[in-house]
Amino acid sequence: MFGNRERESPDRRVRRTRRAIRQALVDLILIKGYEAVTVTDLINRADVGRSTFYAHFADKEEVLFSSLDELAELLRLVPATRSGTLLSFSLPLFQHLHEQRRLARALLGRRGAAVVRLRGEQIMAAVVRDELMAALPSEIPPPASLDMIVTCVTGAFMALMRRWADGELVATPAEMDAAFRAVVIPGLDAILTTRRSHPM
Amino acid sequence: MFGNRERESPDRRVRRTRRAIRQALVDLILIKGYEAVTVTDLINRADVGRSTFYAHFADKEEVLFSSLDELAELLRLVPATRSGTLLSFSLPLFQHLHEQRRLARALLGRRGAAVVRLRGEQIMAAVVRDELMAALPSEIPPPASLDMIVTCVTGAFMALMRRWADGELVATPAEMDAAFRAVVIPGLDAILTTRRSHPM
DNA sequence: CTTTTTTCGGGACACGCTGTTCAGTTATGA
DNA sequence: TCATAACTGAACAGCGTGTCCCGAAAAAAG
Repeated sequence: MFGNRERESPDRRVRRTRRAIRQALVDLILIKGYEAVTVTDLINRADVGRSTFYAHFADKEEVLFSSLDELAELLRLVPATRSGTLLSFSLPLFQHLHEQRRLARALLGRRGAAVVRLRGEQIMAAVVRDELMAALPSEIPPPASLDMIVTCVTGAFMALMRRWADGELVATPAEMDAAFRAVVIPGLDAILTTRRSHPM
Repeated sequence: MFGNRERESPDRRVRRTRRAIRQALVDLILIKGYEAVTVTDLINRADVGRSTFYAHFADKEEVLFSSLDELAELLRLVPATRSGTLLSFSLPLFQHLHEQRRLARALLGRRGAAVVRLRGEQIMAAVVRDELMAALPSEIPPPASLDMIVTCVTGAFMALMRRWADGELVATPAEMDAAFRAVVIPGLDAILTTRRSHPM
């Protein structure tokens, strides 16, 4: 009916419909949580016909992924700061999420879908891994525990984001960033500079 | 029909039935993931009548919580080592999960239920928080960022457990513990000994 | 402005899962 | 042995899903 990439759909009706459905999902997630949202809920709130919904999305998960692209676009705006500082994405990311709280909470918060957090974790893990590899002096082989270290860092950051998005943690982006760095940076520094003193 | 505490049920049929259903849930989670498991699946695999199921559990989530008690029992076996070492629960917990891999994977792994991980995170957060408070010199007031620090530590540990349970990380309990400590202990030490040099 | 194409609306449908009920059968503990 | 409690199996209404169809409305093309 239309290609996978419907960016700038020629038809205004299509854009209107898709936007309404995506917005309805975000609203409903914040109201009752992702799991509890039904397709019937979506078409009622978006005020579109049932057949119209299925003309655009296969199921509610596809709406989720569609909304996810919005977030991904935000992340693409985060400058790929290679300023020598470890985990430099932290502060800008917190700032961006702060500006888009509503969306961030719906997608990353407790009431959001587990699959979103899982995907976010994977993306972030790749970034962290690359940073650590780059920061590692080349004469030192990457430790066998690299995956574990990356998991620790990613897990800590994701947990911070989730609780912050949910309002369980009240802090400014700068404070979030400071706490995150205070916990993980000393450990990472030690790991990156140690010459295999402790076998991992 | 019977009280909440059916420990040591007098009737063998009750124990048999409940055990079969709980086991069926664990099996099915490992096969198709928690979300995809239906009550119909459970009664087929456990080979019990539909009405029998609902005589024991309100829904599949209640079966999950019932199985959760098994895990909680395991955790209660983890010695509350107050040996002065920070986060001393780490190694024994990894060891216990290693011995009960199958159950741990079903409950903590990616295919498990998000609510289980959430609950585990809360329990662990309370433990970590207490440890940090105890380790904090009394003349130093708890930092405002204590919640964030606890979240980091807990998030890191939970992420390690999940990926390990899923087989995405291959390591011995000792190696898991070492990686975890290598990342978070230096940061915690610095935070616990610093006299408010950086305002948090 | 007309014609053609595309999308939308809303009802109807089969399907699968849920949770309840009930009458009849089987196992258990005393 | 016997009263009691648990189990079986089937039926049932309710709800959500995903599909189909056709007439109406909007957009694009001519």
